[in-house]
Amino acid sequence: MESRIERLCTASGLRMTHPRRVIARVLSEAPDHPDVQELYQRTRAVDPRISLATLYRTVHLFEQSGILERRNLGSRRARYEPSGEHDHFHLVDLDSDKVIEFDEPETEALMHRVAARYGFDLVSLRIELFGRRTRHNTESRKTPQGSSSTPNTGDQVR
Amino acid sequence: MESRIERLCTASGLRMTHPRRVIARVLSEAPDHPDVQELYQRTRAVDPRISLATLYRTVHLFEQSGILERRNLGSRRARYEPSGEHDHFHLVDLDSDKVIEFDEPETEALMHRVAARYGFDLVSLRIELFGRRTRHNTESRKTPQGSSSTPNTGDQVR
DNA sequence: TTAGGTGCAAAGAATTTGCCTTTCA
DNA sequence: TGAAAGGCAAATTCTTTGCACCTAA
Repeated sequence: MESRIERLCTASGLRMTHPRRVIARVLSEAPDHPDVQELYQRTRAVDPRISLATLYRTVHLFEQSGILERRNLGSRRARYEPSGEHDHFHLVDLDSDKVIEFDEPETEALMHRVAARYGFDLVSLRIELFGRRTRHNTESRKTPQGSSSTPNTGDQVR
Repeated sequence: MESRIERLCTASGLRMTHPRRVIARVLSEAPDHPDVQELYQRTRAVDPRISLATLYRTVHLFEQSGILERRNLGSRRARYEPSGEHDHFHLVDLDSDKVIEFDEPETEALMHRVAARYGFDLVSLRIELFGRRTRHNTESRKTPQGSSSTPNTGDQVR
């Protein structure tokens, strides 16, 4: 069955090879912001013949076709996510590397005005917050508290 | 004569060697957001015996001492700037890589509230705008228009 | 005098590329 | 079938590190 990203690929007129289909599927199923190594593990799990070079090439291709977006989010490696239906920003948990996405349409509009003030047309903007879960007096909390025990590459919250 | 950054170094109790003094001076005089290669050229111009390894080590040291801040600003290489007297954000001219700094204290406060909403204490935040100079009907403009002809590493506007 | 810093060259990590083989349309 | 894509390994780019020699305090 065709994955969401695979549909975007064919819509963009990309030649759909086997590796691209696998990568598209892995990306479609990713709930997080994986880096290339992480994607490599996941594609290998599906088909170990797919090489790292192909992964890099494909991810670039998808990026240039506007299907994927590259993020840095504080780490050295680039991380990827499907291009937004809507714009959003990122809040990174420094203890677990998990990423929470959030909207701020007003802020976005404001940033367009800031750019305009300096004589610029805004092409893109990044807002990245880095923080740690509040350790408060009591145990009460607003957001469900993830088991922030394993500081690793992936993230889940969305 | 002692540079501003050199004073910060001694204030932090760092051992002031010759290479560190030169690097501190180069950083003090930088009006832009240079990357390590750029800093290397500038220190070599002062004293060609200073090695790239020392530059990396020094820049790390300064960063950990809170004297410098590392930025990415869209490029692969890390770029550095003296730690802020005040917080600010960056607007990058995509055609020239020049960087304009701007304040948005209200936005910053808002981002603290956003983080709090998710149960986080905000440690740091980045707001980076990427844009191009507005090409308008007439020639009138608000900001002085830099000769955005040479797309290179450095930037100047502040 | 000696702990800490430096230079040099080699090692690492992340990513890109050359080249020959394979595959999709 | 032919142009585009993939695999593999080597090359690049940016950054870090081991080690023997130097230098600031």
